[in-house]
Amino acid sequence: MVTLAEVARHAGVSASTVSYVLSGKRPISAATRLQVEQSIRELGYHPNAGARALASSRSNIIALMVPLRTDMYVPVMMEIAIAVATTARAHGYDVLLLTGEEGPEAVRRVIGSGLADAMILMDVELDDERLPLLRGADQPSVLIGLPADTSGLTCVDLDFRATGALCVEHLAMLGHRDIAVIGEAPAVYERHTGFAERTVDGLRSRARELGVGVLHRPCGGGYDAIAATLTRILDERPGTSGLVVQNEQAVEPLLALLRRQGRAVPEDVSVVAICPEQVAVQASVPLTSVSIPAQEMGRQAVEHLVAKIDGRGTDEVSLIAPELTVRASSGAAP
Amino acid sequence: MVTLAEVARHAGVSASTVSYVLSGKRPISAATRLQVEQSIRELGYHPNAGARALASSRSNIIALMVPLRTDMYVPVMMEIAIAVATTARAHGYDVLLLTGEEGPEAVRRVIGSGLADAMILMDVELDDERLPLLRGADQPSVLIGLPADTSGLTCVDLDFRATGALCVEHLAMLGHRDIAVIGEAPAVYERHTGFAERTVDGLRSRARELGVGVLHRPCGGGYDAIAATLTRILDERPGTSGLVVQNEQAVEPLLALLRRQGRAVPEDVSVVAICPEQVAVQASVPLTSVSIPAQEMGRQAVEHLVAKIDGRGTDEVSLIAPELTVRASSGAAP
DNA sequence: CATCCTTGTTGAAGCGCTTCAATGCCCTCC
DNA sequence: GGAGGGCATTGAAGCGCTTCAACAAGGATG
Repeated sequence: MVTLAEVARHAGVSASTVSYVLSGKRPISAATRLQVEQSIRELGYHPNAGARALASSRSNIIALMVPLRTDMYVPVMMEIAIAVATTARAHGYDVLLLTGEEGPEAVRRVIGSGLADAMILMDVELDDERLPLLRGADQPSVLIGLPADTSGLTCVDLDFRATGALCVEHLAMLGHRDIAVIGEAPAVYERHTGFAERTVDGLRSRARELGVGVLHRPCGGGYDAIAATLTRILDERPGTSGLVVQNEQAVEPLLALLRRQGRAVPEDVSVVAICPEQVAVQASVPLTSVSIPAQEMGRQAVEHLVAKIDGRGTDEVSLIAPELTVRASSGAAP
Repeated sequence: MVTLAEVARHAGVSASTVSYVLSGKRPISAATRLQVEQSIRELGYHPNAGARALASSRSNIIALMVPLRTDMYVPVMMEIAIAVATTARAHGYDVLLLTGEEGPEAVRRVIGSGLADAMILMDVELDDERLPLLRGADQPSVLIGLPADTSGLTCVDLDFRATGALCVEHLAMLGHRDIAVIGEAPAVYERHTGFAERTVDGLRSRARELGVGVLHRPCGGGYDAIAATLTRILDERPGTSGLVVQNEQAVEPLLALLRRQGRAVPEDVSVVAICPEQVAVQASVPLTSVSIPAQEMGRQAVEHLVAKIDGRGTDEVSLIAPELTVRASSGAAP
């Protein structure tokens, strides 16, 4: 294994010079730098991560805590994770993957051991037990998602309240007076993950302003559950002509069920989805949707984090504005 | 920040004693151990990862390289990644998330810097350019997936050849004489990821033995693509009564299309899927399927890797035997 | 011409841990 | 009663890097 000392000897300079060439923290003459770089290449030198971390007390690693459960929004999570990894690399950081399994203990371990310089938490609950640790730590962190109390925290999320509002507005503009929301599984609401409630909140309050009626029904992932939900909705409010779906898994079954019942989309029923773009585009009827900007969320989280590590950056909540794309699934009310 | 030396002072022992209590590499009297453990707790000590890595030249980190593209099998990837993280933690390792983006360079970087003790590679191509590096490295590695030449490598994968065979057998036993395979997107075959080809191979050769006709069609993810594929299949071979689907995204649209055409599943057409269990269970018709054992693959990969790190373990290919679960989508040929 | 910067380079002191060789101690055994 | 052996503990030497203070060698300045 090649060490910095060997590179120094090979280049005929001192170890510190090599170090400064690598870090750029001191001016080095062009000649020396080129010589050192050449030696590095010739010897195939890679700085030792452990030694570097020890000496500089910076690991150049960002920890990413993903939820353990894989019952929901998996592709979104994955896309965020990949965006985080990619953006982090662009800033010279690697990403350590932590699962929610260990819970707060993982936060303590990572902060205590200096394994990572900072952390990103996904799938934060409204009253997450990891939050006090983060507030107390002098290690920067960013949440993807919004807890109840964001004081002293940096958060990135899609503005779900605005998303809900946007969906109603679109449907209202098309003349729909009664709409229904097919939501996430009941467990998601019970868990108080926040985003689901916020969507409905935004939707309801805008609907009230616009004089639109709203029926909200959580809904599990299975085909039968979706069928039952849809039946109930149409029984209770036969006049429902607009559907907002916030449940990836329900999208395709829902369209199949409507087709089966002889309800045409969008002639009889308009459907607006809140889901990853790919799902909306590839659905059997291309869906008018607000897409979940997974990449953007991952990227922003890292940018904020890096800013905080570098001493720039402040505690703030960054809500990403939703964008509604009109596709084939929404039209004028019958 | 609490250091080992402070713990030692607090406990009234030497630094090495504390170290040995932590690592268990030397016998320590019960009294001393308890005293040290108490001090550790009282002071809230966490060993510094960098220092530990430097001194022991072991980082206790496993690198996991996931594919950058998110066009396929994302939930499976995620499940594997989580299984890897969970299993790794159980062995005292953390997981570093690398994207395929950097390609071979990432392998070089991680191996060279001692950032990780070992690596797991997902989504290996038949002739992957990272393989020579792995063969040459003295760092252990495990592949999830099977390249063309497995010499000197350790691999874990579902036995896709057997999977293909199993699907035909099931359909043949039910009396189907003409079956069609709806495969992954054409790009997957062009990329030579291996598993898709192997499935078809196994399927074809068993079909030949059983005197069953096979038509294989790659198929993109969109609804239209699936509709086109299905139409073509039924035009070319109207007698087709069994379908094997190896394409998560095609499952639900396919069922919807069959329904629309008035073909009942399983009375008119039997469908066997190769997909994650959740997809099979939650489909509009619960699907007879061979499930992709994502968790098991992740777990086994880590177990192999840990064995190799500890000097046990050998280079070998572990193929996981497929299991076919009969659900509602397959029945006797018409 | 002496003084003070500036620029480029270096030596040496750690960073916090692991681990080897060495030490002391008590117990057993002849 | 002394030699030998096992057990528990320790001191000290690094692991490979960063970084601080110090120092040469010019160049500009008064």
